[in-house]
Amino acid sequence: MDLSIGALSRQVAVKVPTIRYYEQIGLLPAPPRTAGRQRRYGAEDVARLSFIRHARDLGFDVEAIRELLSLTARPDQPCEPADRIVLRHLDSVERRIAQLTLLRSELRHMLEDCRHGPVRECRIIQVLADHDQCRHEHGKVS
Amino acid sequence: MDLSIGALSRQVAVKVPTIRYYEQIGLLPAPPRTAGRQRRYGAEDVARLSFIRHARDLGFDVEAIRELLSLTARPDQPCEPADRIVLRHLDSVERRIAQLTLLRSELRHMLEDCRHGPVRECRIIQVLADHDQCRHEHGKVS
DNA sequence: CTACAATCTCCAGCCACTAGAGGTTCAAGA
DNA sequence: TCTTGAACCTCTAGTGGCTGGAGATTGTAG
Repeated sequence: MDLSIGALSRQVAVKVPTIRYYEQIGLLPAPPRTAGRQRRYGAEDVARLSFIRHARDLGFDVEAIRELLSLTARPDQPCEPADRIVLRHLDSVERRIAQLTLLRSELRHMLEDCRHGPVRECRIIQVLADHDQCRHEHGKVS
Repeated sequence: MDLSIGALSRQVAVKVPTIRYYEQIGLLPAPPRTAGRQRRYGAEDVARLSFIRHARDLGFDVEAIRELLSLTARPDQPCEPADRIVLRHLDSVERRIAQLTLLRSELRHMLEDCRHGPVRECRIIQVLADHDQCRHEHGKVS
């Protein structure tokens, strides 16, 4: 176990610049270097980076991952904080799904209403120009 | 009709810096100015900015809005391009909903499995540390 | 020993804003 | 007419989470 950054990248499926970025923001510790200043990683780095990648895949932001990682360093403490972090994230995912579901129905209605004539008669354009014609209100989607 | 940027902002519910930003990126035309170089807007600007805001609320990106706006300038042309833009957006919304729905179920399972003991035994942490323990595969969520 | 792939650092760009500094102008009230 | 202060101006930098490129250096296989 003495991986170059490229080998680590292939092993964990995280791009090389992303690994350097994680080091820069303090998610990954700065590894030892060769005489020529190239990074060399060990098994712990593989585990930590995998953890980070899985958490990112699940949509956790860097701050949440930082907190989750700090929990793994204290295995005797209760895991409620982890619970809270996941719950918070689940909440935001659910809110996002609700928004997007509303959005989807608006978009579908727009497509249904479209008469496929000239732009002048296009309901899509009309709805955008005068929002009150649309069926539902909804918040910003970001 | 001769609105200051602040009046336009209140009328359309778009923040002042955002209006200037839209001008900068060419979504809004540069309006006439007073002798003291302050912007003054007319009814056309209200309509155009409303259009932009509604489209943004529906999650269209700036490029799509640019295309939609250019269609409104040619009311005799067919509206198929608008159709295509909406369809493309609907597609991406649906893909996003599918991703997030998968994600939601993963997060729910994580919470169900949590034993509320010490971190050492926490399934949440374990799943993150060793992703193969999780029930489903899923793509990146962004 | 020579290629050349991989690595290094540093900087810029992505999206769609948002915030702040530091200065100027407008409009209402005295 | 003058004063005040809210609103406006430009310019720059920051957000999150990377991603890509330039130009220089290092590691390694043949």
